[in-house]
Amino acid sequence: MAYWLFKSEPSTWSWEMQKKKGEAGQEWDGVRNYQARNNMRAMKPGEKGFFYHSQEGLEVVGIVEVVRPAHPDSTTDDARWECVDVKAVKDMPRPVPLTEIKANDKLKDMVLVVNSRLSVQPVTDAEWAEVCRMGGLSPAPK
DNA sequence: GCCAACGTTGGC
DNA sequence: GCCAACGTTGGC
Repeated sequence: MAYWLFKSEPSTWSWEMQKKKGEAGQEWDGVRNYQARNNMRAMKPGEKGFFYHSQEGLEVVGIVEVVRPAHPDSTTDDARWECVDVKAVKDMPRPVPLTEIKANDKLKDMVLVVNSRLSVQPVTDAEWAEVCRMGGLSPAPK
């Protein structure tokens, strides 16, 4: 099972909004970047990811699960763009701020640190465990 | 609000 | 196929 990180500006799509969708989940639409799209194509239902607030907050606020594999993005007719659906699983007991991620040597190679502009990112098993630990979630959810 | 970093576009 | 110009993202 692979792990991921989804980035969203709370003014556009916040963790609160995601949680209101409940079990049904929500299409992660609007991605217009090939790398991010390719990451979504690689996702399988059941895989988990962090939900990160960019622009405001700048912290990992919760955990989501992929509930539907990649399919055409309903917000465009352009067949190049696909997305998955995700549902909220749980809050981080303690949100993990970017400043702490950057300060943690174990996380120095995280895509969030190395390529902050990529909106859908892979997360390694070790990074997943460490960020969960920092957020008060241990053992890390599988 | 600024600006660096990055991705995309389009002329050649 | 290269690369300059441009637009967008996101941390500060």
